[in-house]
Amino acid sequence: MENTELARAVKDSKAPAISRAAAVLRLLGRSDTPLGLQPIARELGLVPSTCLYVLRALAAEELVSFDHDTKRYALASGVLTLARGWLRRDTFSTLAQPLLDRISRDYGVTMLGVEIFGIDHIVAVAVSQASSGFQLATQVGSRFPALISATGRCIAAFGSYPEAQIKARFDTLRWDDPPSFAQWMEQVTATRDQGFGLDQGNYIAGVTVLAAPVWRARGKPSHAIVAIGLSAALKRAGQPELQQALLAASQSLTDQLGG
Amino acid sequence: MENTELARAVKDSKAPAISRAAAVLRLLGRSDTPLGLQPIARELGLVPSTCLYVLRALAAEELVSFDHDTKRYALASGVLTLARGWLRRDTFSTLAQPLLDRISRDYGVTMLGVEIFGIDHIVAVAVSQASSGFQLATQVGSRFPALISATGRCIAAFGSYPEAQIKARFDTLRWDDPPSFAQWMEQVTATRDQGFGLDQGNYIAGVTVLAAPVWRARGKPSHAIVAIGLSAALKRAGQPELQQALLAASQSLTDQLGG
DNA sequence: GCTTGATATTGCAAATATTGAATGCTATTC
DNA sequence: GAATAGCATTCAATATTTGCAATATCAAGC
Repeated sequence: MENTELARAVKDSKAPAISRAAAVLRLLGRSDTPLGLQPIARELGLVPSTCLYVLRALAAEELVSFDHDTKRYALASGVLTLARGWLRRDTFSTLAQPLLDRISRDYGVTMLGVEIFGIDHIVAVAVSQASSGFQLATQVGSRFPALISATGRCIAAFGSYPEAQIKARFDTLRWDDPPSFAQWMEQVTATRDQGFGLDQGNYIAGVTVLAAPVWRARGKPSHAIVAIGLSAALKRAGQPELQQALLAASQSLTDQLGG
Repeated sequence: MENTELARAVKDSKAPAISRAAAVLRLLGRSDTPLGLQPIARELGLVPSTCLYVLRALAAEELVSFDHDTKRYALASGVLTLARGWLRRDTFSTLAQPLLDRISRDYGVTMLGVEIFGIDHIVAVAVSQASSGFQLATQVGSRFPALISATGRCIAAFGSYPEAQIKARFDTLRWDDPPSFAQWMEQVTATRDQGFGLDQGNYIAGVTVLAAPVWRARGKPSHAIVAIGLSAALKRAGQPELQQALLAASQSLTDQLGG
C-alpha cells in the first residue's frame, strides 16, 4: 500500500496537507471511476474527516470535481491547466513536437518525446499518434520505468551508470518477451555504436521501438525521442530511413537545446 | 492581486496549505522563468517560511522542481502525470482526438476540443495543430473566456442564459476587432440556425474560427469542437466542406457521448 | 414503515503547522 | 576588502488543523 510511504511523507513534511492532497490527486488519476469519500480515505489510510477537508480544498481550487448527487470525486480539468503551464515553458516539448509530427506522418509510426529522470523513470512529454492502425495507450504524462524498451537501452548505453545498479534495475522490469541480461547488454553496446536503441518485440510482442538520446548538457542524456510501430509494418517500410530521420531529429534537438 | 482571494480561501478552508499550494503551482505555471522563494512569497502574500515549507512539500511530491544552485523553483513534470490521469478517463477528449486530427489534416486548420464551464470559461482538452503555416499558442489546458470567438457565439446561442447576464459578460471581453453587442447578437441568432458559430477576424485579426457544440446531455452544450485557420487560406479552400466536416464530427461526438 | 448498514458530516480536545524574528549565507556595492 | 543588502533557512511560541467520537443522512432490506 501507499499508506506507509504517505505516512512518512506526512510526518517529515511541515505541510502534510499537501502530501495528502497529492496522494488524493494521484489516486483519483489512477481510478477509472469517480470515488466517494470513504474509499479514498480507506485506500490512503486517512481519517475520513481530514480527507473530506482535503477534497473540499481541492474542489475549491478546481483540481477535483464533486458530483453533488452521487457525492463522488474525480479529477477536474484544473490539472490540465497546471500541465499547460509546464508545457508552455518546456523547450524540449515545444521544439520536439513538430519534428515528432513530421516523422509520425512520414513513416506512420507513433512518436514520443520523453524526459529522462535518471535511472528511475521516464515521462512522455510530447506525443504524436500514428494516424492509422493501432492506437497506443500513451498520453502526455505517461510514466515508464527508465530501463524498459528502446529508451532503456539508450539510458544504459549513454548514462554511465555502474553495471551493478543497472542489473538491479533490469531485474525488476516486466517485458512481453524478456531478453536475458547478457543479450540485453550486447544490445546496449550496439546502441552505443549506432547512436540509437532498438527493441524488437521484447517490450510488447509484435511491436518495434526505436529511441535516440537527446542531450541538454554534456553527461547523461536528458531526453529521448521514440518511434513505435508494428514490427510487420516497419519491416516493409524502410526502417533505415526512419533510423536516419530519428537520428537527425535527435541531433537537431541536442543542438537547439544548447548541448 | 490574488492575495485577497487567496487569503479568503485560506481562511475559509480547513486545509489552507492546499490553497497555498495550488496558488504556488498556478503562479509557477504562469511565470516564464523559475522563481526564487521570496518573489513567490511576495506575490502571493505568504510568509516566506510558510512558503518554503509549501515548496518543499511540492518538491517532495515532484510537482515542482528545485534547482540547488540557483535556488529557483519551477513546475515539474509531475503535473503532466496528473493531467494524464484526467485525459485517460475523459471520454470526450479520447473520442474527439482522432476526429480533430483528421479534420486538421484534411483542411490544414488547427483543431481544438474544448470543455465548457458554464458562461465563465472554456478549457482546451484536445488539440491538433495545423501541420503547416502559423502555429497557434494553444496547448491542452489553455483557458479562454466562455463568450469569446466562435465558441462564445455557440454558448450564447445554445446555453439559454438570460440576455442581461450575457451582456454583462460580453462587456468584459477583449477582441482584436470588437463587434458591437447588436452585431454579435445577430451572429448568435445565425449560429442557432446554422448549428455552428463563426468568428471572422473579430477575436484575432486575419484569423477565422468556427465552432460546433457537443452535448453530453440535453440542456446546455458540454463541449465544442473548434477549427482555426487564416482567413485568407480558408477563403480559398472550401469553407463549406469544413463546415460540414465540423458539424458531422460534433454530431458524431454528441451521439457517442450519449446525449 | 421501520430497521440496518453504510456513508457523509460536525464538534471538540490534543497534536502540530504557522508565524515572525533571528541566523547564516551569498552577492553586490563602495 | 569591508560593508551592506538581499536572500534562504532555522527556531520557539501559539493559533490552527487534525483525529476521533458522535451525529446526521441516505439506501436498501425485511
